[in-house]
Amino acid sequence: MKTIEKSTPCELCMSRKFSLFSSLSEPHLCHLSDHKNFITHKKGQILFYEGTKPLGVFCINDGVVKVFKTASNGKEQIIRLAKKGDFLGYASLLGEESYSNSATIVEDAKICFVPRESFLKVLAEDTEFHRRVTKALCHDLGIMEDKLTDATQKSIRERLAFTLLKLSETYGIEGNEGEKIDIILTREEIAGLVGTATETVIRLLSEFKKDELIDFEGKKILVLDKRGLARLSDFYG
Amino acid sequence: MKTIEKSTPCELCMSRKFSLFSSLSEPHLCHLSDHKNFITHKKGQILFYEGTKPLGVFCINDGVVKVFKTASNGKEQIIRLAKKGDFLGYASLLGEESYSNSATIVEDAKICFVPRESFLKVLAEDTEFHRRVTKALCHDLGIMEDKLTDATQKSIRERLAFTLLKLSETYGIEGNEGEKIDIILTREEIAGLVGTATETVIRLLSEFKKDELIDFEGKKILVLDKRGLARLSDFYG
DNA sequence: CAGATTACATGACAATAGTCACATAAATCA
DNA sequence: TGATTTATGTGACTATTGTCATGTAATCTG
Repeated sequence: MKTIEKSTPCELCMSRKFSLFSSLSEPHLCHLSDHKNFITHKKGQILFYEGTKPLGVFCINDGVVKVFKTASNGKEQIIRLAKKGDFLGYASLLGEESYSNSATIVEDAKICFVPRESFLKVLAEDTEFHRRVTKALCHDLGIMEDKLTDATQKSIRERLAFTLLKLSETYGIEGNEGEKIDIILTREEIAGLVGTATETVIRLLSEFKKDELIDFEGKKILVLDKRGLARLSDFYG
Repeated sequence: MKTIEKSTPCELCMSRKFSLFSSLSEPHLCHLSDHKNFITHKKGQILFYEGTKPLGVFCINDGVVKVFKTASNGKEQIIRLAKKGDFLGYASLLGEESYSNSATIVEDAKICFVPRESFLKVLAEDTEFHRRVTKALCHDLGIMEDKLTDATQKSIRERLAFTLLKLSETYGIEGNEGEKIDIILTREEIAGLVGTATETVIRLLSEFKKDELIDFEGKKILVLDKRGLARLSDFYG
Protein backbone atom coordinates (compact mmCIF):
# COMPACT_ATOMS: atom_id res chain seq x y z
CA MET A 1 0.00 0.00 0.00
CA LYS A 2 2.76 2.42 0.86
CA THR A 3 4.26 3.91 -2.23
CA ILE A 4 7.80 5.16 -2.60
CA GLU A 5 8.04 7.78 -5.31
CA LYS A 6 10.72 10.17 -6.34
CA SER A 7 10.56 12.99 -3.85
CA THR A 8 11.11 16.69 -3.95
CA PRO A 9 14.51 17.48 -2.46
CA CYS A 10 14.21 19.32 0.85
CA GLU A 11 15.90 22.37 -0.67
CA LEU A 12 12.94 22.81 -3.01
CA CYS A 13 10.17 21.63 -0.70
CA MET A 14 7.43 24.22 -0.35
CA SER A 15 6.11 22.78 2.89
CA ARG A 16 9.50 23.34 4.46
CA LYS A 17 8.97 27.10 4.42
CA PHE A 18 6.61 26.81 7.37
CA SER A 19 8.43 24.06 9.22
CA LEU A 20 11.21 23.62 11.72
CA PHE A 21 13.53 23.03 8.76
CA SER A 22 12.87 26.49 7.34
CA SER A 23 16.20 27.99 8.38
CA LEU A 24 18.57 25.08 7.92
CA SER A 25 21.83 25.64 6.08
CA GLU A 26 22.32 24.29 2.56
CA PRO A 27 24.66 21.44 3.56
CA HIS A 28 22.37 20.24 6.32
CA LEU A 29 19.39 20.35 4.02
CA CYS A 30 21.22 18.30 1.45
CA HIS A 31 22.27 15.82 4.05
CA LEU A 32 18.64 15.36 5.05
CA SER A 33 17.52 15.20 1.43
CA ASP A 34 20.03 12.47 0.71
CA HIS A 35 18.97 10.34 3.61
CA LYS A 36 15.25 10.80 3.76
CA ASN A 37 12.53 8.54 2.43
CA PHE A 38 9.49 9.91 0.69
CA ILE A 39 6.35 7.86 1.12
CA THR A 40 2.77 8.32 -0.02
CA HIS A 41 0.20 7.16 2.48
CA LYS A 42 -3.49 6.49 2.01
CA LYS A 43 -6.22 7.39 4.46
CA GLY A 44 -6.41 4.92 7.30
CA GLN A 45 -2.80 3.79 7.13
CA ILE A 46 -0.73 3.74 10.26
CA LEU A 47 2.44 5.77 10.63
CA PHE A 48 3.48 4.44 14.00
CA TYR A 49 2.08 2.74 17.07
CA GLU A 50 2.25 3.76 20.68
CA GLY A 51 4.84 1.69 22.49
CA THR A 52 7.18 1.12 19.53
CA LYS A 53 10.61 2.68 19.18
CA PRO A 54 11.03 5.78 17.04
CA LEU A 55 13.57 5.26 14.28
CA GLY A 56 13.40 8.78 12.96
CA VAL A 57 11.05 11.70 12.48
CA PHE A 58 8.25 12.23 10.02
CA CYS A 59 7.82 15.42 8.11
CA ILE A 60 4.47 16.00 6.46
CA ASN A 61 4.68 17.29 2.93
CA ASP A 62 0.96 17.09 2.38
CA GLY A 63 -2.11 15.57 3.96
CA VAL A 64 -3.42 15.24 7.49
CA VAL A 65 -2.36 12.87 10.23
CA LYS A 66 -4.06 12.29 13.56
CA VAL A 67 -1.91 11.70 16.61
CA PHE A 68 -3.79 9.91 19.35
CA LYS A 69 -3.64 7.87 22.48
CA THR A 70 -5.85 4.88 23.09
CA ALA A 71 -7.43 5.15 26.53
CA SER A 72 -8.02 2.16 28.76
CA ASN A 73 -11.67 2.18 27.75
CA GLY A 74 -10.66 1.71 24.13
CA LYS A 75 -11.55 5.23 22.98
CA GLU A 76 -9.11 7.38 21.06
CA GLN A 77 -8.05 10.69 22.49
CA ILE A 78 -6.71 12.74 19.62
CA ILE A 79 -3.73 14.76 20.81
CA ARG A 80 -3.42 16.81 17.64
CA LEU A 81 -4.00 16.86 13.92
CA ALA A 82 -0.77 17.34 12.01
CA LYS A 83 -0.69 18.93 8.59
CA LYS A 84 1.68 20.13 5.88
CA GLY A 85 4.96 21.29 7.34
CA ASP A 86 4.42 19.61 10.71
CA PHE A 87 6.81 17.16 12.27
CA LEU A 88 5.85 13.94 13.96
CA GLY A 89 7.60 11.71 16.40
CA TYR A 90 10.43 14.00 17.39
CA ALA A 91 9.31 14.25 21.00
CA SER A 92 9.55 10.52 21.52
CA LEU A 93 12.84 10.37 19.64
CA LEU A 94 14.43 13.17 21.65
CA GLY A 95 12.88 11.94 24.86
CA GLU A 96 14.59 8.63 24.16
CA GLU A 97 11.35 6.84 24.85
CA SER A 98 8.92 4.66 22.96
CA TYR A 99 6.19 6.47 21.10
CA SER A 100 3.76 7.87 23.63
CA ASN A 101 1.04 7.91 20.99
CA SER A 102 -0.02 6.48 17.66
CA ALA A 103 -0.45 8.21 14.32
CA THR A 104 -2.69 7.38 11.39
CA ILE A 105 -3.50 9.10 8.14
CA VAL A 106 -6.73 11.10 8.06
CA GLU A 107 -6.31 12.59 4.59
CA ASP A 108 -4.06 11.02 1.97
CA ALA A 109 -0.57 12.17 2.76
CA LYS A 110 2.91 12.57 1.40
CA ILE A 111 5.36 12.17 4.19
CA CYS A 112 9.13 12.23 4.39
CA PHE A 113 10.88 10.05 6.89
CA VAL A 114 14.18 11.34 8.24
CA PRO A 115 16.17 8.63 9.95
CA ARG A 116 17.25 9.12 13.51
CA GLU A 117 20.94 9.51 12.78
CA SER A 118 20.47 12.21 10.19
CA PHE A 119 18.10 14.15 12.37
CA LEU A 120 20.33 13.90 15.42
CA LYS A 121 23.38 14.85 13.39
CA VAL A 122 21.75 18.06 12.18
CA LEU A 123 20.44 18.72 15.66
CA ALA A 124 23.90 18.36 17.13
CA GLU A 125 25.65 20.43 14.49
CA ASP A 126 23.14 23.22 14.13
CA THR A 127 22.62 24.92 17.48
CA GLU A 128 20.07 27.29 16.04
CA PHE A 129 18.02 24.35 14.82
CA HIS A 130 18.23 22.68 18.21
CA ARG A 131 17.06 25.94 19.76
CA ARG A 132 14.08 26.02 17.44
CA VAL A 133 13.16 22.44 18.22
CA THR A 134 13.34 23.21 21.92
CA LYS A 135 11.18 26.24 21.41
CA ALA A 136 8.59 24.17 19.55
CA LEU A 137 8.52 21.61 22.35
CA CYS A 138 7.97 24.34 24.91
CA HIS A 139 5.16 25.78 22.87
CA ASP A 140 3.53 22.37 22.56
CA LEU A 141 3.79 21.97 26.30
CA GLY A 142 1.87 25.20 26.81
CA ILE A 143 -0.80 24.01 24.41
CA MET A 144 -1.17 20.77 26.31
CA GLU A 145 -1.62 22.68 29.55
CA ASP A 146 -4.43 24.63 27.95
CA LYS A 147 -6.03 21.45 26.68
CA LEU A 148 -5.82 19.79 30.05
CA THR A 149 -7.39 22.78 31.75
CA ASP A 150 -10.17 22.93 29.18
CA ALA A 151 -10.76 19.20 29.50
CA THR A 152 -11.30 19.36 33.24
CA GLN A 153 -13.03 22.70 33.56
CA LYS A 154 -15.19 23.12 30.50
CA SER A 155 -18.33 21.38 29.38
CA ILE A 156 -18.48 19.23 26.29
CA ARG A 157 -20.61 21.84 24.55
CA GLU A 158 -17.95 24.47 25.18
CA ARG A 159 -15.17 22.19 24.06
CA LEU A 160 -16.94 21.16 20.89
CA ALA A 161 -17.66 24.78 19.97
CA PHE A 162 -14.02 25.60 20.61
CA THR A 163 -12.83 22.63 18.59
CA LEU A 164 -14.93 23.72 15.61
CA LEU A 165 -13.46 27.21 15.82
CA LYS A 166 -9.94 25.84 15.91
CA LEU A 167 -10.64 23.54 13.00
CA SER A 168 -12.04 26.40 10.94
CA GLU A 169 -8.96 28.43 11.80
CA THR A 170 -6.65 25.72 10.50
CA TYR A 171 -8.64 24.05 7.74
CA GLY A 172 -11.20 26.70 6.93
CA ILE A 173 -11.82 27.95 3.40
CA GLU A 174 -14.03 30.97 2.92
CA GLY A 175 -17.22 30.34 0.99
CA ASN A 176 -20.32 32.36 0.20
CA GLU A 177 -22.25 30.84 3.07
CA GLY A 178 -19.77 30.68 5.93
CA GLU A 179 -16.37 29.08 6.27
CA LYS A 180 -16.04 25.44 5.28
CA ILE A 181 -13.90 23.17 7.42
CA ASP A 182 -12.16 21.47 4.53
CA ILE A 183 -11.32 18.20 6.14
CA ILE A 184 -13.43 15.10 6.56
CA LEU A 185 -13.61 13.85 10.10
CA THR A 186 -16.04 11.22 11.31
CA ARG A 187 -18.21 12.04 14.32
CA GLU A 188 -16.11 9.51 16.18
CA GLU A 189 -12.95 11.43 15.34
CA ILE A 190 -14.48 14.70 16.41
CA ALA A 191 -15.43 12.95 19.63
CA GLY A 192 -11.81 11.86 20.01
CA LEU A 193 -10.68 15.41 19.46
CA VAL A 194 -13.08 16.80 22.05
CA GLY A 195 -12.77 13.90 24.43
CA THR A 196 -16.35 12.69 24.62
CA ALA A 197 -18.72 10.04 23.30
CA THR A 198 -19.66 9.89 19.64
CA GLU A 199 -23.37 10.16 20.41
CA THR A 200 -22.80 13.35 22.34
CA VAL A 201 -21.02 14.90 19.37
CA ILE A 202 -23.84 13.90 17.04
CA ARG A 203 -26.44 15.43 19.33
CA LEU A 204 -24.50 18.64 19.89
CA LEU A 205 -23.74 19.11 16.22
CA SER A 206 -27.46 18.76 15.47
CA GLU A 207 -28.14 21.33 18.15
CA PHE A 208 -25.53 23.70 16.69
CA LYS A 209 -27.12 23.25 13.29
CA LYS A 210 -30.60 23.90 14.66
CA ASP A 211 -29.24 27.07 16.26
CA GLU A 212 -27.76 28.05 12.88
CA LEU A 213 -24.21 28.12 14.18
CA ILE A 214 -23.11 25.53 11.65
CA ASP A 215 -24.39 23.65 8.65
CA PHE A 216 -23.37 20.51 6.82
CA GLU A 217 -22.13 20.25 3.25
CA GLY A 218 -21.69 16.60 2.46
CA LYS A 219 -19.33 15.26 5.11
CA LYS A 220 -17.92 18.67 5.82
CA ILE A 221 -18.96 21.28 8.31
CA LEU A 222 -19.73 24.89 7.48
CA VAL A 223 -19.17 27.39 10.24
CA LEU A 224 -21.93 29.96 9.90
CA ASP A 225 -21.60 31.92 13.12
CA LYS A 226 -18.11 32.16 14.57
CA ARG A 227 -19.14 34.74 17.08
CA GLY A 228 -21.89 32.47 18.32
CA LEU A 229 -19.53 29.54 18.64
CA ALA A 230 -17.02 31.72 20.44
CA ARG A 231 -19.71 32.80 22.87
CA LEU A 232 -20.58 29.16 23.50
CA SER A 233 -16.98 28.07 23.85
CA ASP A 234 -16.06 30.19 26.80
CA PHE A 235 -17.57 31.58 29.98
CA TYR A 236 -16.53 35.03 28.92
CA GLY A 237 -16.76 35.64 25.18
CA MET B 1 8.31 38.21 53.34
CA LYS B 2 10.84 36.82 50.93
CA THR B 3 14.13 36.21 52.66
CA ILE B 4 17.53 36.28 51.02
CA GLU B 5 20.00 34.15 52.93
CA LYS B 6 23.45 32.90 52.20
CA SER B 7 22.98 29.98 49.90
CA THR B 8 24.69 26.69 49.31
CA PRO B 9 26.86 26.95 46.23
CA CYS B 10 25.53 24.81 43.39
CA GLU B 11 28.65 22.68 43.53
CA LEU B 12 27.70 21.50 47.00
CA CYS B 13 23.93 21.45 46.59
CA MET B 14 22.48 18.07 47.46
CA SER B 15 19.26 18.66 45.52
CA ARG B 16 21.31 19.12 42.39
CA LYS B 17 22.15 15.42 42.32
CA PHE B 18 18.68 14.60 41.07
CA SER B 19 18.23 17.60 38.84
CA LEU B 20 18.97 18.70 35.31
CA PHE B 21 22.12 20.33 36.68
CA SER B 22 23.51 17.00 37.87
CA SER B 23 26.10 16.61 35.17
CA LEU B 24 27.24 20.18 34.59
CA SER B 25 30.92 20.94 34.42
CA GLU B 26 32.69 22.71 37.28
CA PRO B 27 33.07 26.07 35.50
CA HIS B 28 29.44 26.15 34.45
CA LEU B 29 28.29 25.27 37.93
CA CYS B 30 30.41 28.05 39.37
CA HIS B 31 29.02 30.47 36.85
CA LEU B 32 25.50 29.58 37.93
CA SER B 33 26.45 29.71 41.59
CA ASP B 34 27.90 33.18 41.17
CA HIS B 35 24.85 34.54 39.46
CA LYS B 36 21.99 32.85 41.20
CA ASN B 37 19.79 34.17 43.95
CA PHE B 38 18.77 32.04 46.88
CA ILE B 39 15.39 32.88 48.35
CA THR B 40 13.32 31.35 51.12
CA HIS B 41 9.60 31.34 50.44
CA LYS B 42 6.73 30.77 52.82
CA LYS B 43 3.62 28.76 52.06
CA GLY B 44 1.16 30.72 50.00
CA GLN B 45 3.70 33.04 48.39
CA ILE B 46 3.68 33.46 44.66
CA LEU B 47 6.67 32.59 42.50
CA PHE B 48 5.29 33.86 39.24
CA TYR B 49 2.04 34.70 37.53
CA GLU B 50 0.62 33.43 34.27
CA GLY B 51 1.04 36.06 31.60
CA THR B 52 4.21 37.68 32.95
CA LYS B 53 7.61 37.41 31.31
CA PRO B 54 10.10 34.85 32.63
CA LEU B 55 13.37 36.45 33.70
CA GLY B 56 15.08 33.21 34.53
CA VAL B 57 14.45 29.76 35.89
CA PHE B 58 13.71 28.56 39.39
CA CYS B 59 15.45 25.62 40.92
CA ILE B 60 13.86 24.11 44.00
CA ASN B 61 16.30 23.30 46.75
CA ASP B 62 13.61 22.30 49.16
CA GLY B 63 9.83 22.54 49.58
CA VAL B 64 6.87 22.05 47.27
CA VAL B 65 5.49 24.37 44.63
CA LYS B 66 2.23 24.02 42.75
CA VAL B 67 2.14 25.00 39.10
CA PHE B 68 -1.36 25.77 37.94
CA LYS B 69 -3.57 27.44 35.41
CA THR B 70 -6.62 29.43 36.34
CA ALA B 71 -9.57 28.32 34.23
CA SER B 72 -12.19 30.71 32.93
CA ASN B 73 -14.54 29.54 35.69
CA GLY B 74 -12.00 30.67 38.29
CA LYS B 75 -10.92 27.20 39.37
CA GLU B 76 -7.28 26.19 39.52
CA GLN B 77 -6.09 23.30 37.42
CA ILE B 78 -2.85 22.12 38.95
CA ILE B 79 -0.45 21.10 36.19
CA ARG B 80 2.12 19.62 38.51
CA LEU B 81 3.63 19.72 41.95
CA ALA B 82 7.33 20.54 41.86
CA LYS B 83 9.69 19.41 44.57
CA LYS B 84 13.37 19.34 45.54
CA GLY B 85 15.57 19.20 42.46
CA ASP B 86 12.83 20.27 40.06
CA PHE B 87 13.07 23.23 37.73
CA LEU B 88 10.35 25.75 37.11
CA GLY B 89 9.72 28.20 34.36
CA TYR B 90 12.19 26.90 31.82
CA ALA B 91 9.54 25.92 29.32
CA SER B 92 8.20 29.47 29.12
CA LEU B 93 11.71 30.89 29.02
CA LEU B 94 12.87 28.59 26.22
CA GLY B 95 9.56 28.94 24.42
CA GLU B 96 10.16 32.68 24.45
CA GLU B 97 6.65 33.19 25.71
CA SER B 98 5.00 34.61 28.79
CA TYR B 99 4.42 32.19 31.62
CA SER B 100 1.67 29.79 30.59
CA ASN B 101 0.91 29.11 34.23
CA SER B 102 1.32 30.42 37.74
CA ALA B 103 3.29 28.98 40.63
CA THR B 104 2.78 29.30 44.36
CA ILE B 105 4.42 27.72 47.38
CA VAL B 106 2.59 24.77 48.92
CA GLU B 107 5.22 23.84 51.49
CA ASP B 108 7.83 26.33 52.73
CA ALA B 109 10.53 26.34 50.13
CA LYS B 110 14.12 27.28 49.43
CA ILE B 111 14.47 28.21 45.84
CA CYS B 112 17.34 29.40 43.71
CA PHE B 113 16.68 31.78 40.89
CA VAL B 114 19.01 31.55 37.92
CA PRO B 115 18.78 34.59 35.70
CA ARG B 116 17.94 34.15 32.07
CA GLU B 117 21.37 35.09 30.73
CA SER B 118 23.25 32.64 32.93
CA PHE B 119 20.89 29.82 32.11
CA LEU B 120 20.98 30.50 28.38
CA LYS B 121 24.75 30.84 28.44
CA VAL B 122 25.19 27.42 30.01
CA LEU B 123 22.57 25.98 27.67
CA ALA B 124 24.43 27.34 24.65
CA GLU B 125 27.86 26.25 25.81
CA ASP B 126 26.99 22.83 27.13
CA THR B 127 25.41 20.74 24.40
CA GLU B 128 24.94 17.80 26.70
CA PHE B 129 22.97 19.99 29.08
CA HIS B 130 20.83 21.28 26.24
CA ARG B 131 20.20 17.70 25.24
CA ARG B 132 19.07 16.84 28.75
CA VAL B 133 16.74 19.82 28.91
CA THR B 134 15.24 18.80 25.58
CA LYS B 135 14.80 15.29 26.84
CA ALA B 136 13.04 16.54 29.96
CA LEU B 137 10.70 18.65 27.86
CA CYS B 138 9.84 15.65 25.71
CA HIS B 139 9.18 13.56 28.76
CA ASP B 140 6.91 16.24 30.21
CA LEU B 141 5.03 16.33 26.93
CA GLY B 142 4.34 12.62 27.19
CA ILE B 143 3.08 13.06 30.72
CA MET B 144 0.74 15.81 29.61
CA GLU B 145 -0.66 13.54 26.90
CA ASP B 146 -1.40 10.93 29.53
CA LYS B 147 -3.06 13.50 31.75
CA LEU B 148 -5.20 14.79 28.94
CA THR B 149 -6.32 11.29 28.03
CA ASP B 150 -7.11 10.47 31.63
CA ALA B 151 -8.99 13.75 32.03
CA THR B 152 -11.30 13.05 29.12
CA GLN B 153 -11.70 9.30 29.42
CA LYS B 154 -11.67 8.47 33.10
CA SER B 155 -14.14 9.16 35.86
CA ILE B 156 -13.36 11.42 38.79
CA ARG B 157 -13.23 8.43 41.11
CA GLU B 158 -10.60 6.80 38.94
CA ARG B 159 -8.61 9.99 38.66
CA LEU B 160 -8.69 10.66 42.38
CA ALA B 161 -7.55 7.13 43.16
CA PHE B 162 -4.76 7.52 40.64
CA THR B 163 -3.78 10.90 42.04
CA LEU B 164 -3.49 9.45 45.54
CA LEU B 165 -1.28 6.65 44.25
CA LYS B 166 0.96 9.12 42.47
CA LEU B 167 1.17 11.33 45.54
CA SER B 168 2.11 8.39 47.72
CA GLU B 169 4.75 7.42 45.20
CA THR B 170 6.32 10.86 45.38
CA TYR B 171 5.64 12.02 48.91
CA GLY B 172 4.95 8.75 50.67
CA ILE B 173 6.74 7.73 53.85
CA GLU B 174 6.27 4.21 55.10
CA GLY B 175 4.57 3.92 58.47
CA ASN B 176 3.22 1.06 60.56
CA GLU B 177 -0.30 1.55 59.27
CA GLY B 178 0.11 2.26 55.58
CA GLU B 179 2.05 4.86 53.66
CA LYS B 180 1.60 8.46 54.70
CA ILE B 181 1.40 11.11 52.00
CA ASP B 182 3.69 13.57 53.70
CA ILE B 183 2.41 16.76 52.22
CA ILE B 184 -0.50 18.92 53.27
CA LEU B 185 -2.92 19.68 50.50
CA THR B 186 -6.34 21.20 51.01
CA ARG B 187 -9.33 19.43 49.52
CA GLU B 188 -9.51 22.31 47.10
CA GLU B 189 -5.95 21.66 45.96
CA ILE B 190 -6.61 17.97 45.53
CA ALA B 191 -9.63 18.98 43.47
CA GLY B 192 -7.34 21.19 41.38
CA LEU B 193 -4.98 18.29 40.89
CA VAL B 194 -7.74 15.93 39.81
CA GLY B 195 -9.72 18.54 37.92
CA THR B 196 -13.01 18.44 39.76
CA ALA B 197 -15.09 20.26 42.37
CA THR B 198 -13.97 20.43 45.99
CA GLU B 199 -17.19 18.83 47.25
CA THR B 200 -16.68 15.86 44.99
CA VAL B 201 -13.21 15.30 46.41
CA ILE B 202 -14.54 15.49 49.96
CA ARG B 203 -17.24 12.96 49.22
CA LEU B 204 -14.97 10.55 47.41
CA LEU B 205 -12.28 10.74 50.07
CA SER B 206 -14.92 9.87 52.68
CA GLU B 207 -15.99 6.99 50.51
CA PHE B 208 -12.40 5.79 50.14
CA LYS B 209 -12.00 6.01 53.89
CA LYS B 210 -15.21 4.08 54.50
CA ASP B 211 -13.93 1.42 52.11
CA GLU B 212 -10.67 1.33 54.11
CA LEU B 213 -8.55 2.33 51.16
CA ILE B 214 -7.23 5.39 52.96
CA ASP B 215 -7.30 7.00 56.38
CA PHE B 216 -6.60 10.47 57.70
CA GLU B 217 -3.86 11.47 60.11
CA GLY B 218 -4.34 15.12 60.89
CA LYS B 219 -4.30 16.90 57.57
CA LYS B 220 -2.42 14.12 55.88
CA ILE B 221 -3.67 11.08 54.07
CA LEU B 222 -2.63 7.53 54.81
CA VAL B 223 -2.78 5.10 51.93
CA LEU B 224 -3.91 1.80 53.40
CA ASP B 225 -4.66 -0.23 50.30
CA LYS B 226 -2.61 0.59 47.23
CA ARG B 227 -3.86 -2.41 45.38
CA GLY B 228 -7.42 -1.34 46.00
CA LEU B 229 -6.72 2.16 44.79
CA ALA B 230 -4.96 0.79 41.73
CA ARG B 231 -7.97 -1.35 40.97
CA LEU B 232 -10.21 1.71 41.26
CA SER B 233 -7.93 3.90 39.21
CA ASP B 234 -8.04 1.96 36.01
CA PHE B 235 -10.43 -0.16 33.98
CA TYR B 236 -7.93 -2.97 34.00
CA GLY B 237 -5.93 -3.24 37.18
C1' DC C 1 -24.57 -5.13 -7.66
C1' DA C 2 -25.54 -7.41 -3.29
C1' DG C 3 -24.10 -8.15 1.09
C1' DA C 4 -21.44 -6.48 4.69
C1' DT C 5 -19.56 -3.06 7.22
C1' DT C 6 -19.24 1.42 8.92
C1' DA C 7 -21.18 5.91 9.97
C1' DC C 8 -24.93 8.59 11.55
C1' DA C 9 -28.94 9.31 14.19
C1' DT C 10 -32.37 9.07 18.00
C1' DG C 11 -34.73 7.53 22.25
C1' DA C 12 -34.64 5.96 26.88
C1' DC C 13 -32.36 5.61 30.85
C1' DA C 14 -28.82 5.80 34.48
C1' DA C 15 -25.16 7.68 36.67
C1' DT C 16 -21.84 10.77 37.46
C1' DA C 17 -20.62 14.93 39.03
C1' DG C 18 -21.60 19.90 39.59
C1' DT C 19 -24.07 23.61 42.13
C1' DC C 20 -26.13 25.78 45.95
C1' DA C 21 -27.20 26.13 50.57
C1' DC C 22 -25.91 25.57 54.99
C1' DA C 23 -23.53 23.72 59.16
C1' DT C 24 -19.48 22.84 61.73
C1' DA C 25 -14.57 22.68 62.61
C1' DA C 26 -10.11 24.54 62.33
C1' DA C 27 -6.83 28.02 61.65
C1' DT C 28 -5.45 32.72 61.59
C1' DC C 29 -5.06 37.21 63.30
C1' DA C 30 -5.81 41.50 65.65
C1' DT D 1 -8.59 35.14 73.52
C1' DG D 2 -12.34 36.27 70.75
C1' DA D 3 -13.52 37.29 66.14
C1' DT D 4 -13.03 36.40 61.45
C1' DT D 5 -11.80 33.79 57.83
C1' DT D 6 -10.85 29.51 55.74
C1' DA D 7 -11.48 24.59 55.39
C1' DT D 8 -14.29 20.62 55.79
C1' DG D 9 -18.45 18.20 55.61
C1' DT D 10 -23.37 17.03 54.26
C1' DG D 11 -27.89 17.23 52.01
C1' DA D 12 -30.79 18.15 48.18
C1' DC D 13 -31.26 18.89 43.69
C1' DT D 14 -30.15 19.24 38.75
C1' DA D 15 -27.73 19.08 34.58
C1' DT D 16 -24.74 16.93 31.83
C1' DT D 17 -23.13 13.24 29.73
C1' DG D 18 -22.38 8.32 29.03
C1' DT D 19 -24.39 3.84 27.82
C1' DC D 20 -27.26 0.73 25.50
C1' DA D 21 -30.49 -0.45 22.18
C1' DT D 22 -32.11 0.10 17.80
C1' DG D 23 -32.81 1.82 13.14
C1' DT D 24 -31.43 3.94 8.94
C1' DA D 25 -28.20 5.76 5.63
C1' DA D 26 -23.97 5.63 3.43
C1' DT D 27 -19.88 3.38 1.99
C1' DC D 28 -16.97 -0.31 0.95
C1' DT D 29 -15.81 -4.77 -1.05
C1' DG D 30 -15.82 -9.08 -3.35
